[in-house]
Amino acid sequence: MKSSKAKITDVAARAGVSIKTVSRVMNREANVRPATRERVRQAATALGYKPNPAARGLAGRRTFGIGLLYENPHEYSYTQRTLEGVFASCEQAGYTLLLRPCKDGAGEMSRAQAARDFVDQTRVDGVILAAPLSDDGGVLGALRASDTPTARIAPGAPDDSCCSVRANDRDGARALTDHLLELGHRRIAFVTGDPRHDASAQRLAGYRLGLQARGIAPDEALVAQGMFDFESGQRAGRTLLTLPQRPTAVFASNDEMAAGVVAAAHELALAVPAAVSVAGFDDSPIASRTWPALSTARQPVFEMAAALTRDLIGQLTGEAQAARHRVFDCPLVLRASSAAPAPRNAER
Amino acid sequence: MKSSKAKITDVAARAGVSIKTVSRVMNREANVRPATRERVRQAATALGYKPNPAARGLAGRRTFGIGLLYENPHEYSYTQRTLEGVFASCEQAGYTLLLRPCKDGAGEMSRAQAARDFVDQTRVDGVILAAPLSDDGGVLGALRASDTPTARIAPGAPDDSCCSVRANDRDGARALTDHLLELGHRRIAFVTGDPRHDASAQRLAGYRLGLQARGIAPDEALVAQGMFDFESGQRAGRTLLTLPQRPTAVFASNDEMAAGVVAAAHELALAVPAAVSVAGFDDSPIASRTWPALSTARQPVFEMAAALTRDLIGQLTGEAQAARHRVFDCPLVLRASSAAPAPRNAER
DNA sequence: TAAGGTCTTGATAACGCTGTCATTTACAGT
DNA sequence: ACTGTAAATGACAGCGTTATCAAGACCTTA
Repeated sequence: MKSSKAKITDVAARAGVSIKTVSRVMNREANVRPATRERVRQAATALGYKPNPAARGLAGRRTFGIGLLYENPHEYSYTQRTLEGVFASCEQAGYTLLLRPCKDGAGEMSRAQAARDFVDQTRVDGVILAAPLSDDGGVLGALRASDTPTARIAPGAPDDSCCSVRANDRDGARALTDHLLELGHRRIAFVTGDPRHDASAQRLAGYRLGLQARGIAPDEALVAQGMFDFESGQRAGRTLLTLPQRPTAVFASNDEMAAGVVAAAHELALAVPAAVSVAGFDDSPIASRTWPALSTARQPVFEMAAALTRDLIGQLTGEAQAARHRVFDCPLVLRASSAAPAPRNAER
Repeated sequence: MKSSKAKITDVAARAGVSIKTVSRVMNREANVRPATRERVRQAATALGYKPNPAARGLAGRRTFGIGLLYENPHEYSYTQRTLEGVFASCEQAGYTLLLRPCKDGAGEMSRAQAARDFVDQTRVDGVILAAPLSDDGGVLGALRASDTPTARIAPGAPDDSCCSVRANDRDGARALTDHLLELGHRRIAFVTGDPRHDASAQRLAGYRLGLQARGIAPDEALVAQGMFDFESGQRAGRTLLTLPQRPTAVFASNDEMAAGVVAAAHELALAVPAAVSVAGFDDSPIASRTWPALSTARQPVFEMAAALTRDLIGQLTGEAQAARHRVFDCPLVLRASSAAPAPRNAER
């Protein structure tokens, strides 16, 4: 038997007040005498009362639901950690987390449609968009049209109608490039990420800045296109490591691709880091599972997602006025995949 | 402006019927004349009508929500793929997916409490329990107490009140063991998984069965305890590979640990598979990212989760009568990490 | 003591849908 | 055409909250 749930009238009766007062207490509204508040609270506890979310949603026009929209990921851990961060903040604020993965094969039309369907179907109070959805015009438009408060992860152009959070990709990439330069590398290749992610451009910019600061002329042959996934990293690695003038280091713009580069090096019997150094980005789980483990820049995904969610909820409850844009630093995590270039490589 | 959503009365007016008839059409109930049904459907489409889930939940006592409860995973991809499978079936049936990660540090009390809070707060129509929650007495009890239909992933003892799905872990492990035996290995070590997962015991049993079938005496020194995560696999690998009588093959009960074993082999300068073969289980992404890539048994996680969710929804809607228990086979995926033992090892 | 606030509280009407049950319509059988 | 049964439809009462607005309680201040 479904334990007959207590309802607001039961609590009201037990506390000797009207249901409206119970409602006020449950919603932490002002202007309830402390003694009354306490009495209601005790009655609620004694009865194990939990407000019915459906009734709340119907009467109050808010569902206490937050939706997370993401594309099927190149890398599972990123999504999963994001999700944990979002969940943590939702739980703390009493919100429920609803999920909407979008197949990434689909076109912009269908992504926008998915967003529309999602908000229509769930009536969530707010939506969080993971990259690259956070830069998807169709999705953004659909959400704006339905007047759904939105928060964006790693958007290209933060706009003041949405909260956003991002990593300082440029500086992180710059620091990693500097690290390789300081080790003595001069021919440093780069593997770019999925161009739909703004982070890709930022990381490339950081790499270029680092080289430029040392007066090293950019060599476009050393920049290979990747898509943030292992296979594309492996392919790029094969290309770069069989170049006539082989680079002494490869900096891939995420760990997944860096793992691909390491695999390519293994295929070509090039020892890492003796023959070639490799660096990644994110500090995702795979970074510590390759052999050798990857030097990388840690992206605090959980914290970013949690902070963004707090900001969004703040906006929902009217506590926050303006949209907030946070930027998180990416500290270096140096492991075994990077070392000084071998003399014979340096001599060439 | 929030586009003033159409409601059931609008559709009813436009179609020239009562709201009850609209309700019937939207819920695919019987006894509506085809012509009427069509008229209502067109009116609904024209108005872009989507039933308000809160109102539906309030009046009909069903939320069309399915909850997924899981512990923080050893391996992100498993959770993520599960989630995708669950989502796929939910979407198809018009259900919404709600998430509830449970911190795994917490005790049984708090897991049960989390389950209770979750169903109280969300009033989902049904809950899916990922392993090892699917064997957690407290959680199961809480769900039963609240009379919430439940479905279990990889439970130890399937019970006829809940649908369940599982991989044929024993046979998969047996097949992998046979594979190693056929290559000529005789000293095959095993790394067990988290004992809270029933799959751990099953895989161990499969391994033992394989050895036994060849008349190989079990050697308990060759069985190391792991916890399904990389570090425990690496630790077990170090132990096993420094044994006086080193095994020629190590079978870890999941890929994550197998990757740890590979890392341990690298540390000890033991070539894989020349000096030692390694096998994993699951065919998770990491299996194809280690060097060399792992021989493993593919667990069709997405399909399992999707099928289980369909079964649960079938039960919810009363289409299915009895709880269904599905078992999925795990086909071998042979890659480079396993090969015949080197003669010098065989001679010893 | 009365007036004029401010703080507390409650009565009651929504919110948009489904369930119940009565009513109307359709159609078969005589 | 007439009755009986089954199919189709509708009227209306909730479902458990929040919102609105009015009323009561309690202070201050003059």
